[in-house]
Amino acid sequence: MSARFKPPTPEQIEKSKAIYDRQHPVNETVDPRVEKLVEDLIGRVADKWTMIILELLVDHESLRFTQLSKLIGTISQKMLTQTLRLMERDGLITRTVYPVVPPKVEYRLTELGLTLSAAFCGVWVWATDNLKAVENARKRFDGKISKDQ
Amino acid sequence: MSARFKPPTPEQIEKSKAIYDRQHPVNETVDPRVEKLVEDLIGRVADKWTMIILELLVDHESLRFTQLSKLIGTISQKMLTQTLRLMERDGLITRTVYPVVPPKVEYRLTELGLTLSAAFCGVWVWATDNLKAVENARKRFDGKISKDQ
DNA sequence: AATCATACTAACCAAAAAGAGAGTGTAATA
DNA sequence: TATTACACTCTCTTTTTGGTTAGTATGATT
Repeated sequence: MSARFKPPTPEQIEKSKAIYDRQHPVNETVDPRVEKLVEDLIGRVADKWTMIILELLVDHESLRFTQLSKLIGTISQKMLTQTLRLMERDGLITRTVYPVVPPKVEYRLTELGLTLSAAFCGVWVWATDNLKAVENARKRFDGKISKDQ
Repeated sequence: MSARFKPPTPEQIEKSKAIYDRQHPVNETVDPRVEKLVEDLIGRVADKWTMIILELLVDHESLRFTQLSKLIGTISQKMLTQTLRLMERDGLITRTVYPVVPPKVEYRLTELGLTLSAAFCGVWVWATDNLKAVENARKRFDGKISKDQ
């Protein structure tokens, strides 16, 4: 009765083709290893604590375990060690142990860590620039939702 | 006996001062609201699925639910809807529903989404540039660890 | 002799996130 | 009449994550 049905043939076929093309890419020049690591790295690095520590080490050049702990304030020891270990493993920071009592361990950024924090600048800039825009979008969305119900 | 103990006064004081200064910042010009949202946004936006969807929509300009699902391959329906909703809420994508049977919903990037993906370029570039460096760092680290044990 | 400082590790537990699978509505099609 | 297509939602289970607490080593300090 109503004109609600849309015949499947015309653009569906287009879409199917498009999907097929994407699933059998020809001009995709990205090494999957690269893609995987990129995703992985971004996921890792975009972690809350990693970002904060990165920031702190950009500002301070060298910090000890408890200094970091106090500066961050809310992080648990477990998370701090864990994050530091992963950052060290990825080559973002160095960890130097001084054989003294009580123990002393210093963390500082590597070149890699420094360039990463620079690379993240774009996102920080975007976020600060578009703060209002995102807030507005959220308000609009939430308003619409509550009206819908 | 051994010279392992390091007197606490000289640089400890420096450090303490440094900590104090950081905890009572003077020249920190960042609005805490901004800071919070920036962290929040980065956390949200740096999410694995969000990034992938962003990428796909940069390439395709318009995709339907199942198209996205097939292109991504490994995402669950739940995660896909969830991520899409959040992206819509943040104003990164638009969602247009066509009142047909079977249902048809199209997702596309907004300006905001586009600029965000551009902002992320830096991180992608960094990740691709430093792929080898990170891999090597990991190998070195893992080697050291296993030797330690 | 007890305590402190530092930088952790290990064990345990709760909470949050993610995945799997079934179900929904409507109309066309086989 | 059963099945299919699409874009979901709901519920249940599993996995991951994060916090809490206790413990370790060692020499100096009280």
